Amino acid sequence: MKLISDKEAWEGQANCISCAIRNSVLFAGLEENDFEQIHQPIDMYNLPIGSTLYRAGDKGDRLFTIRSGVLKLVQYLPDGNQRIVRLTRSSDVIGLEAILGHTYQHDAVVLQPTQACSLPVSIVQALSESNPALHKELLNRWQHALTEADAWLTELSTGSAKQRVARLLLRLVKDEETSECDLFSREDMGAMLGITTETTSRVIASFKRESLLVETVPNHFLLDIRNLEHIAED
Amino acid sequence: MKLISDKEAWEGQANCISCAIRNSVLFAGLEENDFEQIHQPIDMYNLPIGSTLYRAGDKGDRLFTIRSGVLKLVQYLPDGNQRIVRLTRSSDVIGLEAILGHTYQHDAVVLQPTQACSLPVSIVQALSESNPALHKELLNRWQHALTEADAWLTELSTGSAKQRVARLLLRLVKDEETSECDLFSREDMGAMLGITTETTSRVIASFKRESLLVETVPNHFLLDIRNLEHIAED
DNA sequence: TGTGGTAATTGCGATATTTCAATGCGCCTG
DNA sequence: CAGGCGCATTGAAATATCGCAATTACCACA
Repeated sequence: MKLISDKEAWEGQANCISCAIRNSVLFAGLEENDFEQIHQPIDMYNLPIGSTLYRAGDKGDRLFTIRSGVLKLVQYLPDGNQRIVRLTRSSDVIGLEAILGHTYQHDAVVLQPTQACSLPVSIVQALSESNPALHKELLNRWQHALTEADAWLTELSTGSAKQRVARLLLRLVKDEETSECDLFSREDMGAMLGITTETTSRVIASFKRESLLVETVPNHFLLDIRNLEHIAED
Repeated sequence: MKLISDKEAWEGQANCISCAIRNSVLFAGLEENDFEQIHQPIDMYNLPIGSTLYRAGDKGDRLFTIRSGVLKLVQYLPDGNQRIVRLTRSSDVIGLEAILGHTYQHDAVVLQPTQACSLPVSIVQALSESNPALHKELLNRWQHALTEADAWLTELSTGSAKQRVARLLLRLVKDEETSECDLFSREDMGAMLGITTETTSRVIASFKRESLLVETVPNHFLLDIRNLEHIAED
């Protein structure tokens, strides 16, 4: 388990103005002169699989924009059981609670190699007061997280194991055209769905046998979207 | 099923400045002169049990501050199954998505007699741009909803039926001292926990037999908090 | 005081899921 | 190339939950 304090993770300082994904990012609405207000550096990190970006309870002093890769946000039950409550996608912002002075609410753990920018809270706070576009963008991010959380409750925590797995698979499809899809470990998928590792494995194995799921490259699948939707909705 | 367009629900126009719960409410940070900017009326409603404040998909033109009472926020699955994703408490704000121009994401249905104020989106938008305190309060409300959603995922959608019911009961305790608690219908509780009505009923009946739950007045209970916590965490 | 309606409870067989253990598979390392 | 490690898969028995039907409790109202 590596933390981002590892020097090797540090990639350099970001140049937001020339950022390749600038127009889909939190700072999309900023003007050139807004960036002049940023006196603290915005660091960029390359995070390997298994590393932890932050932990629940840590003092939240930074937000993170995810440029690429995937992280899981994890909460723990008193009995040690874990539940994954969200996945991030490219251009998501995580650690929003830091803006309000709260500690982080989850562990943020890397599932696929991730590139992230670290935004000091003070910068975001200052800019959001002077810049209505950023302010609105923040609200959008919050609402997006909330919509995701609600969807996980209704889609991924309701119904039979088969239904839940099917719904998760459909959510993981990258490209509707080709219906390609990368999966996570059975343990992680189980923690997203509130079912055990073994049940997850059995369901996926049975999907494979029924050709609802075809493994092309190791851990890379093609989905039978039509029929999975049928299972998901039944 | 009554909608709030029913005339009988309308209670009059609110006077925010003299509002009894003003300092716990969304407008807590506003000054006297801020209120002078409010030209549209803020209506107050008394909502009977079973009435619907808004429906998923409706055009969101108002937020609502809940002064007292309880509502459930409900989402539906394609198969018609319903899932309750949140409960409101006094001083909660619901319909926040309206600020962003979205339609409402849930059905909001009254479970206990409710008094609510209706805030036109345009007012909140205007004030939040000129008033940083309100702006921050909005963020707080959003974060609160998100924290709740995450807690429902980890606490109420994970573990055995007994654990879930126990955790729900502990959440419903009003007063830690007296451990008093009002319950909802078994059907609603099941929809909060992702289990069936019958299973919910069986678990509660068994809790009653074990005196973890004592019914004083009809539908009013005293909880054995210590032992319920034991069940919840085991 | 009966009567209808709604919600809660209970019984029971059918299913689904968990649990624990064993096995298999791919990959890395010495 | 053997051995070991981590993860996925599978088997089999134990449990938990569901689904449906029957029964009971409670309340409003005639």
